[in-house]
Order: sequence, then C-alpha cells, then structure tokens
Amino acid sequence: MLSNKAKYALRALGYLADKYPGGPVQIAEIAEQKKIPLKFLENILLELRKADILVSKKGKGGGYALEREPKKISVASVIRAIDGPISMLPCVSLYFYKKCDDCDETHCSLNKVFTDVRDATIKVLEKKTVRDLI
Amino acid sequence: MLSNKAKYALRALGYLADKYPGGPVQIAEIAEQKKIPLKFLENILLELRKADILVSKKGKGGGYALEREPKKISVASVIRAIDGPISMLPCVSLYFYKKCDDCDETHCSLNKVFTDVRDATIKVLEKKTVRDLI
DNA sequence: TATTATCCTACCAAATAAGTAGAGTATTAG
DNA sequence: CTAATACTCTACTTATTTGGTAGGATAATA
Repeated sequence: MLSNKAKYALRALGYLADKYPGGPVQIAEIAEQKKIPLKFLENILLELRKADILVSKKGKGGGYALEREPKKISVASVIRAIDGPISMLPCVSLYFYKKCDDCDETHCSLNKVFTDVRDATIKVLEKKTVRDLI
Repeated sequence: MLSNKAKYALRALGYLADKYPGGPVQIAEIAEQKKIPLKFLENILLELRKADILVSKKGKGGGYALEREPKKISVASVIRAIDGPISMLPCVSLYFYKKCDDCDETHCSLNKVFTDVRDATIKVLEKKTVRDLI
C-alpha cells in the first residue's frame, strides 16, 4: 500500500502538472485546493525537490513548479522518492537492493517469483507519468 | 513491501509444498528448517489454516499440511491472508475495497493509474503458486 | 529593511509490525 | 483413564513506521 504521504505527493503533482508550464505555485494554494495538511505538505514538496522532481523559488512570488514536463516525470520515480522501494522484497529491488541474509539468491524461489512481480508492476509505473494525474 | 510475516508464511508453505502429499509436518520442524521463530510461526500457520490454505491435526503425529495441491494455492491468496490488500490504494482493491473519502472514483486519475498497476501485479501473483516456492 | 515564502531540524502521538508468554483443547498411546 | 503431544487462542510487550506539528533559519523581493 502507498503511504498517505505518497498519495498526497501524487495529488500535489497532479495539481502542478495542471498548471504547467507557468509561474511557481505556493504550498498554501496546493494545500488548500487539494486538502492536504499544510505543514505536512511542506515536508513532502521538499523531498520532491531534493529528488529533482520539483524546483522551488523563495520569497514573494515564490513557490513550487515541476522540474520538467509532466510527461517526463514517472509515477515510479515519485513513489521511490517518497515511499522508497516499489518491489515487494528488498532482494529484488532495483533502486533499494538489500541482500537477504537467510537465502541464496541464485536458488531462492521467492526471489524468482518476486522478480517477475516487480517487472510487471514497474513496467506500468514507469509508463505512467504525472501527466496522467491531471 | 511484504511483511516479514508474509515472507515467513511463503517460506513455510514452500517447505510444506515440498512434502506434499504426505503426513502432517510439525510446526517445530518447519521453524527449525526454515529458521523462523517458533511461536511466531504458530500464529502464522494458524492464520493460514483459517484462510483454508492449511489443514491441521492435533496431538501426537499431528501437524500441518497443505489443504490442497501446491499448484492450486496462489501466492496472491497467501499474501491476502497474511498482509491483506495487494493493491497500492484501498479504492482499487478487489478484496479489501474501501472508498476514498476525498475523491470521486469515476473521475479520479489516481484511481485509474493504480487500477492498471493492480491488474498487472495481480495477473502475475495469481499465476504464481506455492509450487513455485519449492 | 520588512515581508513573504521556502528550508530544515526536531519532536510527538497513534498505529502497525514483530515477536513472546502461557494457559487451553483435542488426539493418541499405553 | 491418563499422560504426553501438538495445535489453539488471547493477550501482552517492544520496536519501528506513519502521519503529522512546531518553530526558527534562510533567501528573495519590494
């Protein structure tokens, strides 16, 4: 399951995608329109900026905007930035790989099963972009 | 991510699939062979029995066995029994559906995106069975 | 230099995950 | 009938994660 945080992130990005291209949008506006707790959204957008998904501008007239075209930001990258791994097991994760200490991957049947699951899931999530969230 | 509990469940089922068909296998044997904390495994196997994935026999010579052929027990059903929903959003879940209170599903873009993800993921997980876990 | 709006660290409460404890119940052997 | 065996069930504990909040620091603009 996606965390609430990731769901908020995707909703906020949908809003920004709708405004793209255009001037920066303030956190407060997004929070109000999308009904997301303001201070929580602050943290979320900050993380998205650090993940190069958003750019920000400080001071009057500042705010957040997408770092690039909506169709060039995959939903997969957003989930990874906020929730981490998409895979169901650390030992099959492409971006957050972690060896399991109790099995040998070359023979592990769980590994094989969840590699197939990962491939199917990620294939969809990489194709979906924030343009699909408008 | 799968919980540890689900991972243990799948490992235990792999062990039982390997022994299938055959007499009941004791919890203690599975725990030792698969290096799963005994008391924790007790709870897990109990849940799997309640989900009609295992059958049990009490007393001397008792233990657990698969309720049916390994190839007729999908990995999807095991995950649902232990971790619950496979979908990434409650509002697209087939077995654990829950309406989101902040969006209208017929127009919600998140809903559409994660319905596609669900379909791709479940298609694989329904095909995989505990026979694949041997 | 005041105002605006993001940046950043730390904190807190509630929920979930992971595992433990111990008494209860059914089955079988003798 | 009784003792031993092995699952059953409820409750509990502890650690981690989730879902926020608080408040000051920093940078840009007017």
